[in-house]
Amino acid sequence: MSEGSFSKPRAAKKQSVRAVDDAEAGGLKRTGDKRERILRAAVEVFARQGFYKTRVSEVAKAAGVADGTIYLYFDSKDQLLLSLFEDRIEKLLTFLAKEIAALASPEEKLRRIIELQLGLLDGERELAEVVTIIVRQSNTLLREHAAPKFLAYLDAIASVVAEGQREGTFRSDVSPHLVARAVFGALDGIALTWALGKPEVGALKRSASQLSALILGGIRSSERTSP
Amino acid sequence: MSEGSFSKPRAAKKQSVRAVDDAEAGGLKRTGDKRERILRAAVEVFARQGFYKTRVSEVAKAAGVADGTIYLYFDSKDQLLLSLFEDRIEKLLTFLAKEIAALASPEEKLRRIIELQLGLLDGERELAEVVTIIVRQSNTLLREHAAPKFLAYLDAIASVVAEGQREGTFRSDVSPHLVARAVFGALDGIALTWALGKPEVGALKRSASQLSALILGGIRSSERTSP
Amino acid sequence: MSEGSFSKPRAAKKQSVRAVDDAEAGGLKRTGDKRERILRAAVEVFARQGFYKTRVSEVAKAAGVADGTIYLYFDSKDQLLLSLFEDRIEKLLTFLAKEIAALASPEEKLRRIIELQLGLLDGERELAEVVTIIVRQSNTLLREHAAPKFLAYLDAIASVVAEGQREGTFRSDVSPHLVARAVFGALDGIALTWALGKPEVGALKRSASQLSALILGGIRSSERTSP
Amino acid sequence: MSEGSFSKPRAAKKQSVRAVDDAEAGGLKRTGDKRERILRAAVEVFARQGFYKTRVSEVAKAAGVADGTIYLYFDSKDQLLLSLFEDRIEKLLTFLAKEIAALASPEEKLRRIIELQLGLLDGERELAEVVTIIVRQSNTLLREHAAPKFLAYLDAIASVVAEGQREGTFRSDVSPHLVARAVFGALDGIALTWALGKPEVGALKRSASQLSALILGGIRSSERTSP
DNA sequence: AATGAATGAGAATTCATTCAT
DNA sequence: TATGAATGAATTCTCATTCAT
Repeated sequence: MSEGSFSKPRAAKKQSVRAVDDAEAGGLKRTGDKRERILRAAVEVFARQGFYKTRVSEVAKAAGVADGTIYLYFDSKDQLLLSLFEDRIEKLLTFLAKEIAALASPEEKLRRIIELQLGLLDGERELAEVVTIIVRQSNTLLREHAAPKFLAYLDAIASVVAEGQREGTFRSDVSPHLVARAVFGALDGIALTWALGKPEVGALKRSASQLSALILGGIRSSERTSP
Repeated sequence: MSEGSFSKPRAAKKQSVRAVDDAEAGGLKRTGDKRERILRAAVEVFARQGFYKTRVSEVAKAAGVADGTIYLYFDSKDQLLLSLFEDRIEKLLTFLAKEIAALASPEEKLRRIIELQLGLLDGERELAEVVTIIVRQSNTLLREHAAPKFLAYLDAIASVVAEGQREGTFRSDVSPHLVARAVFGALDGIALTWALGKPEVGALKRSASQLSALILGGIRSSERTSP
Repeated sequence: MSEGSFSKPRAAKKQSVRAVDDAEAGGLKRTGDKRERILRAAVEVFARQGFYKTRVSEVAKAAGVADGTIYLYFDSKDQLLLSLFEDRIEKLLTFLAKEIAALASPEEKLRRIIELQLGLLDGERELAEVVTIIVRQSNTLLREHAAPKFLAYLDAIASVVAEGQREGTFRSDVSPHLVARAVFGALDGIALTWALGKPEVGALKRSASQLSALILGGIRSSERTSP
Repeated sequence: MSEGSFSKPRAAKKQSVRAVDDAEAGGLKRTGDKRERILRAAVEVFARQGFYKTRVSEVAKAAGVADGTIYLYFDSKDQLLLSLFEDRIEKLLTFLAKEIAALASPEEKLRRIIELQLGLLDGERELAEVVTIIVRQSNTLLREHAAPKFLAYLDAIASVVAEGQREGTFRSDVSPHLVARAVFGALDGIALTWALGKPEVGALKRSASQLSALILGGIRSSERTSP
């Protein structure tokens, strides 16, 4: 279920001039700007047209830079996608950790995760978009490069499930990882069909609460539901 | 979340030489063979390498035909993918209807759907593969061409949910379509991560039963679980 | 001004089964039929679409035979064009000779030639078409293969001019061959622009008489025009 | 007599990078160079091998650019031919207008047109070549795209004829447009046969004067020739 | 002889990537 | 750094020709 080997760049002689984000570095902050602008443009265009149907020049145009400029920040189109994914999922994980830490019960946490992945948390929609979108673009990328980070995200969900199981709130006859995958899949599926249809503003929010009920209903240990 | 516009076939000038399957016809069974052979090769190769990373010549080779032969049966590479999807999901729907009709309770039906989509029903793995694989290859395909068929599949699941709700077996505070989407997503997610790792034979089967428990647990109306 | 080397047939192993027309042979006369049918179809389709834009299969369809059948009568698409040209110009020359012989004055003869090439002589339009059309299709064909026959046609015209010059009817300060070429070109040009516009039935006929006047005016020796 | 439908450029998405000729601009004269270089190479190669027998890569090589570069300036091979025609015939018309304006009598003008089309005017041979060559390459081009420009050229000739008729120098019983077509055809025919044989330097010049005599003889009003 | 499905060489075109400015 | 014109490898698709039936 994957794309075999990634296309070899004709000559990877020139590593990204700035692989790391020296963005916050004081001074001009011009360059960090540009890398970010390109990434932002990339999410948007990849989301709309798909990775393969998107030309590098289209990303450049959307970012307001010259085609060649993209290669000053990323080694190849493939690397751009990969960087995009890594950069964003990193932030997603960080954000998730912070959000989750503040909450007491596993139920609350799971609910929050659902909201987060559905892009319902204010100002963080882009983070959500990337997971849902990018995962669909290149299985190889996922398999060969991004899987670890992706699995870390799943792990974060699984931890919450395991926590609930230890507490006795969640049923113990299901594998936390399985739940994590199923939850991710369900969320992804919702986002997908939502995207396939015409986006109704309220709909996604409504879906989120129903989905929470459904998932929590499914995972809640029965002792608790039948007092 | 889509790939812009799909290239329109130059107007089906050359309609598939043998669109119909006179396969079951006794005797030589020469005809229809080739179209089917190409489709089968295509699933396999697309699944392994992804649609975009697959060269038409690779499909041809896998099918044991000349490159040009593919164009006798399909108008373009895009059309090949589309035909693949339509052909298979059609069969999946037919098969699903038959399987489902034989079962009494909505619970049983949902369980069966889960097994079917996970490719656990004997000899029907290919049907399952296509949905899971193809849906990931081209969002445009999905959005612009295959969505109706795909939605028909979701509808089939939703109907079972609605039936359960009418019966009182399933909780009524969730939209059947939402459930259908979530179920599809969950199954798809399982299949994906299963595919991303190294396929353990028993694992998927085990996942299926846990997933059934989880989903049925989530959807079952609480009156029933708490007597 | 030509197309260099003609494309080599992948394997000319199989010479035309019936290169010669055994058409008139009594009996079934089936085969001669077919060759002729193909030739006729070819003129028509080449005329409409041009040699290069015409698929062999289109000629086959127009002729009501299978694609492969064409190769039983002609070695290649190029050969088909060549045969077409040779066959028709041969007939044109024969026809011309007969028509011309019956006429007394060079003037009359020239007039007849004009009518003939413009396709105005009853039932012989096709002969005319071929010269005008085919000459435009492939300069190489013309240069390397058909030129001799084409030149024979020009020669026929030149002879009439020379005859007029000997008689004193035509001016002697121009080369008969030059006249022949110019006359051919003028006729061809008329036919071309006529074809470029929307064919008005009467127009070509009217053109023919004006053209005769013009050409004869140009070539007539002045002693004769100024009494 | 034409090649069916010409393929439409995918919508000029990439307009010629440098459509305009800033060639005359002093300094490096780097720009504009390339488009012109490609056009020049194209005339030469198309003339030698014919449009259909010429590979885009051959034009590229002759122009000393990469294959892809051609597509920066022209949308397709067909468009290249079209641009070539339009560009050149435009110049031919301009040049013709200037030449003609300087001459007093219609006779002189016609003579000049003959010389021009035969490529006898110094340094303007290329202009002449294009008309003669290109017109033969693609009837469709002519019919569907270039006809208007081509007809403008014929109109220019026709005007001179009409002028002569008004003056009484030329006979009035022939349509100026017919004459224009015939003259064009005659010139074209001469050029063709001249090209078919082995180019003798003096021959074309000699032909031109004979042709002038012939044509002027044909068109001159008889009152004038017979005092 | 006739058929037409199959073949596969060949060609136009695209687009990621480079590099001179 | 930034640019974007130029590059040319790679890929889809076409169509003349073959050949098993």
